Amino acid sequence: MRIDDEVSGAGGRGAVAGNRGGTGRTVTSKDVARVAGVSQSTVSYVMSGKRPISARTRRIVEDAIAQLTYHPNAGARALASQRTQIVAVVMPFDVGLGAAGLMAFIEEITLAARARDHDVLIVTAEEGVDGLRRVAGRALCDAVVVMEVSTDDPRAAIARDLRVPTLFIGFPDDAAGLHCIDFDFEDGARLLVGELAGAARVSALVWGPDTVDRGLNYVPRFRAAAQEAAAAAGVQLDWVPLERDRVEEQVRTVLDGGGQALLVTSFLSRVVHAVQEAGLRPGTDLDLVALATDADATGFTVPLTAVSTHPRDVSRQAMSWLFDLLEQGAGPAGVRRVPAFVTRRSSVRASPTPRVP
Amino acid sequence: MRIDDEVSGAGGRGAVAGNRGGTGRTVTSKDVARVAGVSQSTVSYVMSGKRPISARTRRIVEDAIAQLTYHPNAGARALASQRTQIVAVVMPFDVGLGAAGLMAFIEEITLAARARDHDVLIVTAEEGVDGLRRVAGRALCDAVVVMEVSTDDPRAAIARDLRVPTLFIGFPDDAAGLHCIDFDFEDGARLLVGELAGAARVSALVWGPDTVDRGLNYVPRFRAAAQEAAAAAGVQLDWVPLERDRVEEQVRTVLDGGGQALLVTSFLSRVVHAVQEAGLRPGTDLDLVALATDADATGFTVPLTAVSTHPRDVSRQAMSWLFDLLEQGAGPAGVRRVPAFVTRRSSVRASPTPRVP
DNA sequence: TTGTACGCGTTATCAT
DNA sequence: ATGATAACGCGTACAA
Repeated sequence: MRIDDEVSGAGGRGAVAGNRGGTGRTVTSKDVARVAGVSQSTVSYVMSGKRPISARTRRIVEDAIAQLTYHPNAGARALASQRTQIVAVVMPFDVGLGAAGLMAFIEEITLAARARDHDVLIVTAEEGVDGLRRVAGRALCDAVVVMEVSTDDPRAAIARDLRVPTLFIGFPDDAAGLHCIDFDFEDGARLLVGELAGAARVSALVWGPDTVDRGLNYVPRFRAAAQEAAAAAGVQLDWVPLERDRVEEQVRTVLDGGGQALLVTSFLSRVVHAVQEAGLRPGTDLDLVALATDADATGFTVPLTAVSTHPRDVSRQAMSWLFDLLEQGAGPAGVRRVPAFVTRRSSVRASPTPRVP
Repeated sequence: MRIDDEVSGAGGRGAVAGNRGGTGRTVTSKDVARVAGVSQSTVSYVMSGKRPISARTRRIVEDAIAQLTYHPNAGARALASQRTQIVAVVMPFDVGLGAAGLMAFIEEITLAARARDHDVLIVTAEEGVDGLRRVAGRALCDAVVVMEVSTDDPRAAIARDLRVPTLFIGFPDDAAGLHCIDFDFEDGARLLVGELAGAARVSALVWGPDTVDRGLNYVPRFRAAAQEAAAAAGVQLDWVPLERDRVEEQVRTVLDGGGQALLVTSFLSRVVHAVQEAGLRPGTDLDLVALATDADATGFTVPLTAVSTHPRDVSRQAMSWLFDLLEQGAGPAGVRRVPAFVTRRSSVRASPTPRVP
């Protein structure tokens, strides 16, 4: 029933178990207190630093903690403190496409969370609104990040009533009262069109029905901005949604139609290959710019001028905001955009006309 | 201080909050009990079903639960029951390469977990052994899944002393006392070599230093089995570790050397393209088999005969085993292999010699 | 600077 | 079939 009052073996060694639950009782702060010869609350205060502790006491307690390899019990802590130290992340619906970018996202989120002693809980998009209600209702987490928000996302509505701060990656139509952040697709569109502003006509090879049907908010956002920028620059913009099974065919059609300036947001590698198959070389025979990660943009024989979506930047900023909310209490709601940048590589021939301010 | 004893508004409606923590106290089982006019413990038993409840009482309680949109508090539940209903998953080190397969893995794991009312917590590989100690020590989870195990994985050693069942995806050198599961790379190797058994010489274009240096256990496993199978079939096996920056060059060298039978495990798309660039067509001019997901194997103009790693199968089996451990107490340790299958497509010319039993 | 004591919301063991 | 009530392990107001 009791743990040795004295030092028992070398700290942390001595466990003999075999992969079982229940090897020699779990160590509690009370055990630490006993070994250290202080009260349980002192142990607690040593760990939290929420009260001044004499250097001597602190040392004794910390030694005891090390000796017993004490770890605070997450459940008990959550119950007492009303803090789980957990951030829930709601996944996108259709992974598989952007798996690489998504993993970067998750990595970054986990990193940011761990940096502040938080853990990350995965919630599938399939759980929908119930998922949100569940993790919030059960007090499984202190905050939620929702990825891949659609224009009419039902999760937006209920987020307003959640007991935990919720951060959306992407902008639903009605973002009032919500905290939303996303890559600045509008600015990205403007920049890309700007790179091709020398052309009379630009073909935008973009997200097809697959994406559009999911109501992903950035498609219309990107489109509107692109159209506007094209109009302002006096270039004609052809909007060509790429269909999974017809990409090569569509590219050929555009090329046959005399397409000299391509703006690509989807199926990049297939588009580039199709262009090359047609005997054309970006940067030599035509201009091609893309919305793509740096890795993707540089993965071809011709490095592409591109606006990168920098998934890591978005997640970093998202987490930074989230922890602000967590620490300072939910600040004012609003929409935040992560700036876009072009990297000029060699897939555009003419140096573009200077950007209009 | 108290919640309405009577029905208050339409169940679940009426919250007015704005994204804040603290909107109208959290609902507890005590509240449910009061509204239902029963004792708190009855509410608990209604939820757990661990004691017979009269139909009448059950209805009343369930109504109250619905009305108040009650959710049990995870922390309190974990504290009292010693069960967190959470499975921790330790990520691979270097994502980015197999991001797609990895996401499939995670999806499947999450699905399986949710099917049994568990959640999934992400742990980065970078946390190493401390990560394991932390999630187990803090009682953050009931079980752990460790992905991408290396031959001399330090996490294997400490897993034996963990208070929670731990499942390894992959086989460390010393698997004694551990629960390990993985795709049957040995059998996969045998099958692939078997498909090429007609050839006098087979070039194995395989994992390069990137992978080998990480001590991934399946590389030597695959190699040994492939060598053995080749020897038995009387074919010479050239082992060619692909280097990230020299893949195309290496493929050309092999082809120039008269390579007529290729066994590919890495950089598949680059290898296939290099072959095609050389004017050769798999299934017509040479034989090519691969270790690849079905999606990858069918992503080329010539569908490839391949052994699929079926990440989803592995994770499903892993989770099934894990929950067995969780429910029936840690069963006997051991190593489990998920069977390999070839899918014959059109990248091999001759129908292969029948497989030796 | 430190100790005492209560409460967090459940589960589960006694009773009845 | 149901109701009290004692843990569960920690945080923190209140005392000293």
